[in-house]
Amino acid sequence: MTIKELASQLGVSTATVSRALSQPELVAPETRSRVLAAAKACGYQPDAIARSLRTGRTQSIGLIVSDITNPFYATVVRAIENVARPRGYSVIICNADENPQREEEALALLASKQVAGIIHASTGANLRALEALRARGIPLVDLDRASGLSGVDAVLVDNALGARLAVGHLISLGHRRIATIAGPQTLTTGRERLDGFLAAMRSAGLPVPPEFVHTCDFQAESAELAAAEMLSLPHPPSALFVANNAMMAGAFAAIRERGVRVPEELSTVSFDDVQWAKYIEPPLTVIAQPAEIIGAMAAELVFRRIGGEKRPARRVLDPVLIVRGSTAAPARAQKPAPLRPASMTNPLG
Amino acid sequence: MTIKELASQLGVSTATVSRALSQPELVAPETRSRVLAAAKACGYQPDAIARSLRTGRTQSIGLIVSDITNPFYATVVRAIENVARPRGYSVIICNADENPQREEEALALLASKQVAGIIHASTGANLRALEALRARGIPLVDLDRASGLSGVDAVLVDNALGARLAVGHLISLGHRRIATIAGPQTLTTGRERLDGFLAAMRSAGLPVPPEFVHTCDFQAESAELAAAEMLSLPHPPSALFVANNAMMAGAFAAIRERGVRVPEELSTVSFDDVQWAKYIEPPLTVIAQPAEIIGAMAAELVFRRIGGEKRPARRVLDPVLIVRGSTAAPARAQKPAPLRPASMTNPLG
DNA sequence: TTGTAAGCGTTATCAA
DNA sequence: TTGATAACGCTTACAA
Repeated sequence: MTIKELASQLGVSTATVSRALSQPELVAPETRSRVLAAAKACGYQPDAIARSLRTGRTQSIGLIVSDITNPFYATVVRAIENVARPRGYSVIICNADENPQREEEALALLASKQVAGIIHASTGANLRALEALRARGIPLVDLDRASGLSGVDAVLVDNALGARLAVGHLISLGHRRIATIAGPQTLTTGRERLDGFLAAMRSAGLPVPPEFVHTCDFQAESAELAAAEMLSLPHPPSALFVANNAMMAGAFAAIRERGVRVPEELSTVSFDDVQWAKYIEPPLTVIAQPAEIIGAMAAELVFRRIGGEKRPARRVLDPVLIVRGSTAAPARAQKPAPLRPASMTNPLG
Repeated sequence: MTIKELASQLGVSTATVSRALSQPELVAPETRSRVLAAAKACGYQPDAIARSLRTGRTQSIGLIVSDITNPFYATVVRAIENVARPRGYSVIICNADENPQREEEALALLASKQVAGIIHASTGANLRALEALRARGIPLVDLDRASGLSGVDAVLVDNALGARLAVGHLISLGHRRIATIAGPQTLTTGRERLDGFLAAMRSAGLPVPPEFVHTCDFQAESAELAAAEMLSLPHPPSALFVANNAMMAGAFAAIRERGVRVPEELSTVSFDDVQWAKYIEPPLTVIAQPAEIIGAMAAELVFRRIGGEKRPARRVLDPVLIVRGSTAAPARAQKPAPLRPASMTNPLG
């Protein structure tokens, strides 16, 4: 059923039908109701493709995340869709898998689909492609990670704060030998969480030997290896800060495998709260990110831009520490890790 | 940059450019390479909207799941996108939230977007809307749940087998007082898992008193209540079969809350394996569904249809039992639940 | 091998 | 208040 068929069936022009549906106030009440009734009767729905071609606007937004299987992104996606749908927008989803090439393909795909806006968790690459999209006037929102494009909308998390909260908590429990499993240093999240960790350690006057820092890829496997290595150190850490949930799962596998008791022998704090975190034994102490709010805000921002707003907006949200059972005071009073003593600005007891 | 601009810039017709891009063999090698070079140089990408309007085909498929936050569906979505993207298709995702009205809206949205096919986990309602889509020639694939439409493609799981595996495992351990937290009886998955449970119990000659069957909504909260109620029964069950992962999380909360020891006082088997299941204390014994394969197959089926295949296909996959730590023999030899003895066809010791 | 031109289903402009 | 019509960007008969 096309608008033409409907129009001729009613004995009016297509223009009238179109108006009755999109600008009802411009058409006589009687005609209007006739048209609407007929449209409903035969289940007429305007072809969004044809409409988009004509208006130059499309009711879709694109969404690129690294991996929808990660509960953090799943929650974000859900929140975005919850905002988009009531506005009549659909969301096209792409997994980039932390792969710059897949990300570039996704960007191209979305551009060719003429999406009204793009929300993306950037790999940090593809700056040129992003610039091109912006030049075409497609609103862009950085989600969770800064793309590096300046003057772009962004919804981010204060990752350094998260790292500080984690380290602060561990130090307050008496830990001095604290290690970290960090994320990829190509991603702002990976960098900021590691930098935050190092800064917090430094400002507490605690040394961080190189073997206490493993840079992994935000996936479980590499983290499992890293954890295994650290646990078999002659002087292993008494506490571990893990930069995301997937890596925590991997680290946990290594911990279980070696029979290390948590928190008696090792305390852990990790980024991301997941549904099961509280049922793990021990329940995980985590740095929780407000995933739902992040998604909703990103969607709001993209629609603000679609609505014509010119000024970029940047939201930085605070993560929170949720203390559960995976952290406790170390078994014995601790000496710091053996490293040539750095300048200790604020040695804690 | 439109095809017109590109064409005039090259001094050829739009037809030539179009052909050079989509049917290169129809254009002279020299012209072809000139066109391709120019297209690349100015980053020309055909407008998918205009192309779709003209060809009547769109390179999008729609996907309706109940909740992308559920790891099972997240995995499915990912697998589908992995099949779709290499074929140049994008996927539009909709959460229906088990809400028939949201599902209907999603169906309408996808129809108006002229998607080339729809994969959906049906709520079981909206049969008329589905019929209408089919009448329009839009391929439909039932995912995980049968929609009730006959002759439609489907990728399902043998839920009754899953229930049988669960109950069989529990019975073989010596349990006789087995309860279940079931899913919504409007969904085929909810029904089949419950029916399978009841059938398995019946054929083992074990009675199932009504207070041992709670029908919930596949979400954590309701299951938490149900579990709490069952655990405070004067004669509580010694084993529990839970029909999905979200409800298992809820049940676990109730179990922890009341300090019930698993598996000493209560064994549990639940549907769906999730990444964290093995790190829970105790590690969860589960019925695992091949989520990745389900997604990939559903995508294959929809593309088969898009490719012109007329005959419907129906795939039913087998779930498997993964035994971990949440199941063990009951503490004491058991009497069956107190119920007027039904006809015991096959009483087990 | 290439060009001309129609047409996909809408909406928006202009005239009636 | 309504209708006729052009135009959105592309593909594809058909003609040259």
